[in-house]
Amino acid sequence: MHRPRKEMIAETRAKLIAAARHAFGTLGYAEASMDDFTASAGLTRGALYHHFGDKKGLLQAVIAEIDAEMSARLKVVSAKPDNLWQGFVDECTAYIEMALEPEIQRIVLRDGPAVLGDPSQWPSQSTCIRSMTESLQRLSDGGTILAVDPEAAARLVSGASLHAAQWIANSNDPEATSKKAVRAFKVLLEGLLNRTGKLPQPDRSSAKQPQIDRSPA
Amino acid sequence: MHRPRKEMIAETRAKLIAAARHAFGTLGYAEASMDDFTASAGLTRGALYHHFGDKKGLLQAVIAEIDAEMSARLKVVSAKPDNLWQGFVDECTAYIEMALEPEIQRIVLRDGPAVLGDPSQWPSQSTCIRSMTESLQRLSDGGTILAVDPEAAARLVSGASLHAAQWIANSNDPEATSKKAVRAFKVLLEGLLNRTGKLPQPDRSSAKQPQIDRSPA
DNA sequence: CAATTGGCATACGAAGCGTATGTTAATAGG
DNA sequence: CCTATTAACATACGCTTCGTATGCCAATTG
Repeated sequence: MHRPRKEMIAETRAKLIAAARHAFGTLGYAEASMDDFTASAGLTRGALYHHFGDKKGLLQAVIAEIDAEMSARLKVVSAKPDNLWQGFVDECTAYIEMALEPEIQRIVLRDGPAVLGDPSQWPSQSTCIRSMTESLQRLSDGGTILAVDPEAAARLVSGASLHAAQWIANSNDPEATSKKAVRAFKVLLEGLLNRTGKLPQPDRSSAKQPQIDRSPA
Repeated sequence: MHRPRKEMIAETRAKLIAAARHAFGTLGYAEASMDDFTASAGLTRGALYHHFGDKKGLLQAVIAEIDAEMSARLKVVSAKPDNLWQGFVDECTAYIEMALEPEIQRIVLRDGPAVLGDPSQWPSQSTCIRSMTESLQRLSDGGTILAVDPEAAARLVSGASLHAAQWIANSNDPEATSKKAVRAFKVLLEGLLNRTGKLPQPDRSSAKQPQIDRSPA
């Protein structure tokens, strides 16, 4: 039998990642002792160094896992509505909501950049950005939004989303803060919209113009 | 004489902050050895612990210093043009440019949040946000922009700026990237603009409408 | 002028990380 | 079927670093 062997190894990797993910998420990267969380997985640092090289390597693996999950969730959300613009707005909203989760905030948004450098350079992070970039590219092709570089817009939007999320998560009244943030966020996003009235190409299904919400609250 | 004594102490503090600022900026917080950079200032860790309590305390002091400088620079920039909207756009641009500086990026944007927690909570960071919030409040009062929560907008805009800056700083062709980012950034900002055509209240000096740049590049 | 306080250095202990070195079990080759 | 090699871990060690406890000197204060 060849499988049990391979499976044990994969399980060891998975256990290490799971234990590290929990420790990083609750204690933070710097405060998480390798001895402690490898022990909690029934292993030692020997296994860790064998599979991941060092502590940073393990963090990379953890982030890659989380990022893959985020990416998958975003894809589902953005594909749901048949209006492209609505799908994009939903995607952004989902992005904010994910960034509210403590584990994501701590590992991906705070410790990750500090330890691994700017996320722009991560092989994984690009998946999320790429997803949003593609959405914007389609909107641009369809004439729904103005002619801007899709990746640039995607990065600006994600940056705004992330800061909004952190602001909300740390505010005294997350509910009220969230409302203010989302309102302002939608207004900002509408800056991207093509307001000439003519749609060079129809939308995915219905060619109806995106709804612009100009209500003061 | 009382002064020499006080001055020596202040100088010690300043030397520690300067040495730490350099070490944090070049090596990063985690890799900066307290023994090393205190020695480079002709001191020991004894002085450090006496004045700042611990390593985090020193980081706080360093960030407070940098943040004060940033805030001062932003105030100057935003006050220069007599068109409020232009002042705001200039302020945002200056924000991006500052975030391009390696020392600010490393200490304030990456290590700071990881070690001290979310910047929203820092007593210092609020000065930069507050400055931008006030700019937006004036624009809102003047009817130049739509009715959105000024702080919410400020945080979104600063978030977008920071990510734009990091993207630019780490790109292969910062020049080209910068152009794309700024173009997209301005488009986004124009989402804030009140496009009804009526200005409820005049601007600071001239009541002329802000220039909207719709050129494709 | 004595006493005390503040500013800083030195010395010590504890933890954590990385590496070097085993040890066992599975695969590969003859 | 037997051996040799390699992969998957565990153990042991040294080095660095941080925080604290202690000590010393100068300056202020009464």
